[in-house]
Order: sequence, then structure tokens, then C-alpha cells
Amino acid sequence: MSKGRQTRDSILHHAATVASVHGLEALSIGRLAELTGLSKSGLFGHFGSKEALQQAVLESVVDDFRAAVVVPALRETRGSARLERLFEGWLAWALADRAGGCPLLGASTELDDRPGRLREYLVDRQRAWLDCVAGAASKAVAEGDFREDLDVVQFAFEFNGIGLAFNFSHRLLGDPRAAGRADSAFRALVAGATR
Amino acid sequence: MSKGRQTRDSILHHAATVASVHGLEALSIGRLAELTGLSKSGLFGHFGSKEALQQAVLESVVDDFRAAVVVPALRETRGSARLERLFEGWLAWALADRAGGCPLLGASTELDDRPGRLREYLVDRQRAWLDCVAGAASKAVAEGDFREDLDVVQFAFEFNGIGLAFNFSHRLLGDPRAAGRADSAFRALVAGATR
DNA sequence: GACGAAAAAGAACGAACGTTCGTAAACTCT
DNA sequence: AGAGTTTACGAACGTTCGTTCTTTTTCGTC
Repeated sequence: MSKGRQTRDSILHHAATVASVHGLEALSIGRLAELTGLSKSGLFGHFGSKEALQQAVLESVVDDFRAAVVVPALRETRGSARLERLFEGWLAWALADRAGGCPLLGASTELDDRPGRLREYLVDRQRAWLDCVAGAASKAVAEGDFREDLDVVQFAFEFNGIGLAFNFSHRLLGDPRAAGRADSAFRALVAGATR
Repeated sequence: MSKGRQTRDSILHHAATVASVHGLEALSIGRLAELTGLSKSGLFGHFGSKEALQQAVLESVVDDFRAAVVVPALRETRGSARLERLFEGWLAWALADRAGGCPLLGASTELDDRPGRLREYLVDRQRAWLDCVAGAASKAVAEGDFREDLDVVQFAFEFNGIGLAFNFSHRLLGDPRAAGRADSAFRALVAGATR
């Protein structure tokens, strides 16, 4: 890997940490420069604009998410087992050792009313994520794990809600039972899809 | 009402609009000043600091929420009817005519990793909100609408998740079926609590 | 209508913001 | 080792930021 890529990756790593706590908009070239030991202009040159930096951070985090959650689940046997793997993977990702919470969830409420390239990219990726969940549920139906008349999009909607509720209770309220609550909710969701 | 309170309320109204789109941190004295037709220093004098302004905005929105959602529901007959009222009220609040989404949800992810007075206040209010839902569920159990062994805190957790999922699908993804999805999820939740 | 208080304006501050530019250093490859 | 290209620096730009003063205007009350 060239020197440039190396530096760029280091910048993105620090940026993702900052963004997990303060959000994408709070990323500042100057602060990020002293965090990485670069000059403002030196750091700036890697991206060309602040928005491009934010985009790069977002893409980098999305790639990590895919590698940490989606790819391992796709290696699991299709059916309800894969869905369980998706859920556990998501929970582990949300609990991962960061300075703050999942940057994608943060960006989702940060960008949800702000048109632009960033938002479009994020919307696309989040749709893909929900499609992934719905697709897995669909496979579970085909495998006979779930009932024939299950609304898989509705399933993905509620699946997502459990994740969001977990994030809310865990990160904001600091509820130590949040993971257990999420687990119970997921089991109830699966039970409702099974019978 | 004195002239001062009047101006202050006007400022808070504009501030809540801005915060609904860009978040609490993005509130800027200068921008808010030209939005309200005041000078920076004139506006500043009403609060004394930016953080005090943010706090005032938060309190103002919380008061609106209570008046629009909680109070009307408490006038409803206790039991599952009141819960339905809470849910509908929440949905209507989230769909209300604002520039952006609900400022309290925005603040919840904006502040969830940032210690301080603002966060503490918000956590307190959100806990109270979940307690309110759990309390209503508890009443529904006592009334015989819900089954005896229902975990009302878990109920509130999932109730909250449905709201968050709605906000996500509606505001970020722009899904026109979001409200219907939320409604189906709520009915499923109630059905699970009933039998 | 005068008087004290409250509200708003105006000017200024130091700091941080994103960005541009020209130049120097470091790396990559033959 | 030398040529060519990345990579990084340092200085400066025009703005905007929150905040602090002092001064002026407006309000509520007797």
C-alpha cells in the first residue's frame, strides 16, 4: 500500500472515531489534522473538500459494517439461522469498542432532513441493509422456517426497530438490560413469523 | 405576557425549527438572530450562553410534546385505549408540520455520547416517557385488557422501537408506507400483550 | 410625562472554520 | 542514483463562531 493510502486510512480511522461521538458535521479539518499529526492543508489534500471527507468516512464505515456483519451472515446456512446471525452480528457491531455509537445510526438521524450526496448514499446503503434482512427472511420462508404468508418487508421494519430501540436504551439511557430486551424482542418477532 | 417573553418565545420557535433539521449543535446565534430580526447581542442577552439556549429549546419542545401527546392520552380511559391514544399521538407528533423531524429524536442520537447538562435533561425526559408508556401498559393489565404476566417495561421498549423504526423509514428512506408499517407493528405488539 | 428597568443594538474580541496557493520534502520507479 | 510524482507543509484568505462590552431605545408604572 502506498504511503498516501496509508495516511488516508489513518485519517479515516480517526475521523470515524470522532464521527461516532460528535457526528459527521462536527468533523473539522483542523482538529482532525492535529489528531493525526498532519497539517491542515496536508490532510485537506487527501480529499479536496470537507464533504468528500465525510463521504469517504461514510464509505469506510459501510465497508467495515459489511465485512463485520453481512458477509459472515451470508456464510451461515440460509433460513432462520442466517437471520439470527444477522441480528447477533448487528448487536455485536453496535456494541463494538468505539468512542461513541454506530456512526451509521448517527448519520441516519443527522442526514435525514438534509438533501445532498451524503444523504443519497446513506439512504441507498440503508435500503440495501433492509433489503438484506427482508431477503434473508424470504429465504427463511422458502426453507419452511417461517410461515408462507409472512410479510418480509414488515419483518425487516420491525427487525430494524428492535435495533434502533436497543441503541436508544443502551447508548442514551444507559440501560444495562438493553441487550436482553433486544434479544427478547427478536425472539418474539421470530416466534410471530414462525407459527 | 411581557415583551421579553414574547421575543424569547419567538426565538425558541425559530430555534426549534432549525434544530429539527440541523440539530441542536448547529444552532448558531448569528443565524438565529437574522432569522428573528434581532441583533446577535440582543438575542444572546435572552439566554446568556449557547448551551442555555439549547437547553431552553429542548425544554420548550418537551413541553410541546407533553401538551400534544401525553396530556390528551391521560384524558382517555385507562387501559389499552389509552395506549392506543399514546401511539396515535406519538405518530401524529412525529408527522407534524415541521421543517425537519422530531427534535427530541434528533437530540437523542446527537447527545447520546456527549456528557453534560443537556444530555442529563434529555435522558431524564426520555426515561419519563418510557415510564409513561410502561405505566399505561400496567394500567391495561390491571384493567384486564392485557395478560397478567406481561412485562410492561419490555412492552415500552418495543413500543419505542416501533416509533424509531417509523421515524427511520419515513424521514430517512421516505417510505410512504411507513405509517402503515408502524400501525401493523403496533397492532402485533398489542395482540401479543393481549392473549 | 417622568423615571427606573428591561430589551435591543452596535462594535469589537480572539478563535476556529474550510479553502487556496506556492514550495519543500519524501517517496516510487527505472 | 536520478527523474518524476506524490505527499506534506506553512502561510494566508475571508467568514463565521460565541461572547463581552458600552450605549441607545423601548417598555411598564406611578
